Amino acid sequence: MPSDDRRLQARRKPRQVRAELTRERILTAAAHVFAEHGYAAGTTNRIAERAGISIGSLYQYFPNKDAILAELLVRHIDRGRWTSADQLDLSPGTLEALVRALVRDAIDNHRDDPQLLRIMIEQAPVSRDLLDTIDRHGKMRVGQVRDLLARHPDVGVRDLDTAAELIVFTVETNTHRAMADPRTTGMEALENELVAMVTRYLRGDRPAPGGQADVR
Amino acid sequence: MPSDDRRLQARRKPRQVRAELTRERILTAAAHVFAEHGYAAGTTNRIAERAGISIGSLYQYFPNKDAILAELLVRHIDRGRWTSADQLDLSPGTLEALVRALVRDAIDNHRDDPQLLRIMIEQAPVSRDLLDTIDRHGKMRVGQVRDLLARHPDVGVRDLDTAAELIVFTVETNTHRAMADPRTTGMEALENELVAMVTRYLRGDRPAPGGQADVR
DNA sequence: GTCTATACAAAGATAGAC
DNA sequence: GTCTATCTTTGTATAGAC
Repeated sequence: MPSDDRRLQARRKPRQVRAELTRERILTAAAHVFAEHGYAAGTTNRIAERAGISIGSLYQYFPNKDAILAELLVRHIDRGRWTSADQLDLSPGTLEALVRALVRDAIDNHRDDPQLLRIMIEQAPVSRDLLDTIDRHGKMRVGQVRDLLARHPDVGVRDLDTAAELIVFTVETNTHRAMADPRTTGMEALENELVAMVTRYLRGDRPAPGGQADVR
Repeated sequence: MPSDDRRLQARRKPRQVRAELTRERILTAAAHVFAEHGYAAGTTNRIAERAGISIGSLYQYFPNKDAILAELLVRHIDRGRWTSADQLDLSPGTLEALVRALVRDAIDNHRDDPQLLRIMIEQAPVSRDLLDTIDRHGKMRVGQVRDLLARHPDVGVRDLDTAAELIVFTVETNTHRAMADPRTTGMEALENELVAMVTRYLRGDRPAPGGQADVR
């Protein structure tokens, strides 16, 4: 018995950490495979292959394919909290600076899979529960922006709710498009135009506050 | 023989029209099924069921599932030619009027399936050929808008190419979002905000031309 | 022309050896 | 813990009766 214990001890692999590592590799592989092939064509076999393990091993870490996507989604949501939310709140700079921060934030958040996942939930069987979570998260972001707009003195639009939705969606989706487009060389051009569009929109019909009129 | 002919004549069903009608029903059903379930989960069985025919009959009208999507796509492209392209070109009204026409056009074109199809091609095995056609079509629309912008005196942005892409995509995608959102009651709010955003963007940093400065 | 029944293929998931 | 081999399910597509 004691000898048995010792053998077990000696042979024991670092279960927790190594298992966790394998889980990560599977998730990373899945993210890439889903991104490349879509959810349906992103088969578990392909995921296992890319992760460098067998299909059998994969199923030791996840009960089924949907669970992999679900995990991917919740992580994305958790990670997606606004890195700059507080920062933005505290810096009462120009309206343009605020907008630029929003755009930059969107670009940054798109580094490791943007709304690729948003597209995915349209074709994947996501649980009602998870869908609600995603929805809540989206609404939260819109709400944050709405509040930001409400507080800024230079904002001149009336319908803040519609404006916030419009802005969040437009910035996010345009960022995604540009990143997905192989022709895109740099993000500067888009960032500038996006900032310009949103800023001028938010200022309202009035010219720049305090600006000297450039009548021609 | 003559009697045979008469019987055939008497029994002859209106093949052309009826067959064409069935084809339409299949396509309509497919559009709805794809929209609801996505391409992968939008099975031929479901399509047949929704069309009110059997799976066997479906395959008498289309050689395979992909062909159904392909037909759907080409029709969308054909139908999608700008109804108002000439009209827009000929009416040198205000910039806002031009933008509003663009937005209205997008809304109208979204009645019977917008870029639901665009999303679909990301998960469906579309032929390279068809993909190119779609791409050409998109570029054409962007080019049209670019030219329209170039000609209008009130447009004050420098990077017309980026601006045209940004506008076309933003208008199209926001329209789609609003229509897909069950909370949406009417399209007026979005239309107005969209028009406001794009118009102010296009005017550039200058105040409205000839406008008296509203300095506060 | 339309149906039912079924062949065939592909992908998800499991069993059991090592 | 990981693998290979295999079962099961599901969806596309066809065959043949009516």
